[in-house]
Amino acid sequence: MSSTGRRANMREVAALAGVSHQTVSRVLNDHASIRPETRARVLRAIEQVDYRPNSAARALATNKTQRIGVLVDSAVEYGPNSTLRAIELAARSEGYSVTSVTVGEGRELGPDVALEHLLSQGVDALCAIAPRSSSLDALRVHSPHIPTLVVKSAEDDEFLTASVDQRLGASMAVRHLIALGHRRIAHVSGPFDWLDAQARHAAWESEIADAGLEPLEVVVGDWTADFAYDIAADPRRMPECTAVFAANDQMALGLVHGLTERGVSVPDEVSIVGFDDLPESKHFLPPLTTVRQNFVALGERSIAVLLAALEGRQPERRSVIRPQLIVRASTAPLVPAR
Amino acid sequence: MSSTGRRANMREVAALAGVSHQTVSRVLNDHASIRPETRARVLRAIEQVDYRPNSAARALATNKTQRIGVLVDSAVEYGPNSTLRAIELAARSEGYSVTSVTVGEGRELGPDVALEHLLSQGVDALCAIAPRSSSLDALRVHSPHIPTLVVKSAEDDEFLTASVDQRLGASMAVRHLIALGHRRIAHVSGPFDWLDAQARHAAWESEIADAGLEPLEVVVGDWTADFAYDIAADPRRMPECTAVFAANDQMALGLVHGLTERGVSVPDEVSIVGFDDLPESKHFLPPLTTVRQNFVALGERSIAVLLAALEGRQPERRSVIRPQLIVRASTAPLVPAR
DNA sequence: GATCTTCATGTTACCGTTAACATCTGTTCA
DNA sequence: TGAACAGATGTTAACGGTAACATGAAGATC
Repeated sequence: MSSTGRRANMREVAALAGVSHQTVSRVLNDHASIRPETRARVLRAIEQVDYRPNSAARALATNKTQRIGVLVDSAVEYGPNSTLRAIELAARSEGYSVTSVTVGEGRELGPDVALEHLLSQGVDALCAIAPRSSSLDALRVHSPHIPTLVVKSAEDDEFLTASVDQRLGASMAVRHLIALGHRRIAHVSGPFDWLDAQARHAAWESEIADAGLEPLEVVVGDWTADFAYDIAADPRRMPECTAVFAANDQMALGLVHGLTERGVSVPDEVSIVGFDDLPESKHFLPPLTTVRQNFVALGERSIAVLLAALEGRQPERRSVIRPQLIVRASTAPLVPAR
Repeated sequence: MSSTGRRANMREVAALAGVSHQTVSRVLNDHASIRPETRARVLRAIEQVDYRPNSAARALATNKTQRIGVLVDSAVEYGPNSTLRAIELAARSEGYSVTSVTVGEGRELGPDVALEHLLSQGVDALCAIAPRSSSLDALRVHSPHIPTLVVKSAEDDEFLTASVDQRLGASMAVRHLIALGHRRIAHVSGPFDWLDAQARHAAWESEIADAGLEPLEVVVGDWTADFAYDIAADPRRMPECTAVFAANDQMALGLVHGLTERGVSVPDEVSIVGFDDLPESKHFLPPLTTVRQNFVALGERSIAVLLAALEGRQPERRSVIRPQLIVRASTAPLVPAR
């Protein structure tokens, strides 16, 4: 411990070890050609004064912050949040840290302010999770000259992308319902300014068309169980159907609640599929059939891609992960009407 | 735009505005005694070259990073995650950014490594959310000489604290069950190394004692619905009771699922109270009686306290927020046995 | 044995800010 | 009228690292 209140810096360590500060720097950065004995002496000195490199100074000298900025739309939702955690974990294991900014539900702060905040903090790379179009627009306008990855399925010629294949996931859900014999399959989507909502809706639409089924009108929700509950509880607002593909598990839950309340049985009269596979979905009554996304893999992939870009290697421009259909008890074969 | 690929720095702005770089710095930091005309000229130059201050250089010079490090145990859970989001939001509106590290479920990385990561990143203050004792221990051992706030109810003479009153919340839940006439009230707790689990358990225990009821054996869970489901589905593992206070909503959900599956009706035969009030809990079947925590207020309070400490004002050492009991349909008056 | 490498290390400059002190120009007041 | 002072700005030196180049000693090569 140094007697002064301040933390020790590299020069003090060097003095203690009887070398130049540059030698200390070399030890710290694993440069070749350091005598083992010197290295040991330096390490001992570092230990002695409890030295810790100053990241600001290093950032200033190298022009690298070892920090990744993440822009999240609405991180309270399970999916975005899990992705963020996974990214944070993967980043840390690569020596990067993560600063995240959530662009709010309310009118708190728009995506451009949020982005500005990240950029002014200084980050080496950017990542946008679960983006709404507005976030994407903000990115395009500011067009930061650092590696930028957007978590979305559709290809993009401006940004790197990584994602769980949203269209495939939605297709799996809808095909499952079709295979059970359903012909009137409704969709409760998320708000269309969410890219994921767009993708899931598009997949539903095209699967219905491919199967030659009647396209029902889409119900555009807001991701919340509350909304879906209101819809389901009111026969006039609910499309006449025997199956519903809900764009997330929360809305699926709300549907079940609303339907059950007015005496419509799930899955006997209406089958419901969700999307996300919340840890709780397995214990809903009935346990929910849904689409599981591997967020951990997504996070690792995202970081791998960004790192490749940062290190000047050729990054995979588009990285897609397969989702998985989890069949539980909220879906059942269509029983011929009355 | 500058013609070189590099970002403009303060000296280039100064040259363009025909002043010294120090004057630019003064404009940026709102120093007094700058002629309005000079300020305008500087601002114009800043605009022209799209100048953005380098935060690393500033951090180096001021020894302040404007960054708060947050250590989270298991941020996938709704509570910790909501708290983190709220803190991030509050911090940003005060000009701070947040770097968070989640210390994992698995053996990924222990709290000391996580803490080390944060400290070596350089943060002005620390905050620990939903801590397990191990995280607290790590904090005590490293004892960082920066303002540190722990989100927990119990007072602490080493760290600042802020929290939703866990004991009060749990008491409200248990008293609600007592008021409904229940006398055999079980508790499914979280793992005891979680401070919140300890607090909720202690409150249950003392309410039971105060009411002169028989203390049933506590079931120690792991916060997951899966665990609670297994307990509830097996009559031999489930304490004989007419009401259960579950330490979080997920476990409450699992209980309902397990009980329902073996033909025990909630709330007719067994009442269940949870803790957290997930957005979904309202739509569980039956809608869940639970305790709501105001995470937004918690986040704001935490940041306010840390800021006070950072600015040398006297921070409130312990800050407590009242929880709220939300009564729904998973609890009902005890009907006299057979 | 002189020269050329290579290894191990030291010296100096620079990254882009802010802090501390210096300077210069008017005003105010005795 | 000149000293004291305040207002507006400039100059120089940190902050704590890394990069680039310099240096001296030991071994290799002819």
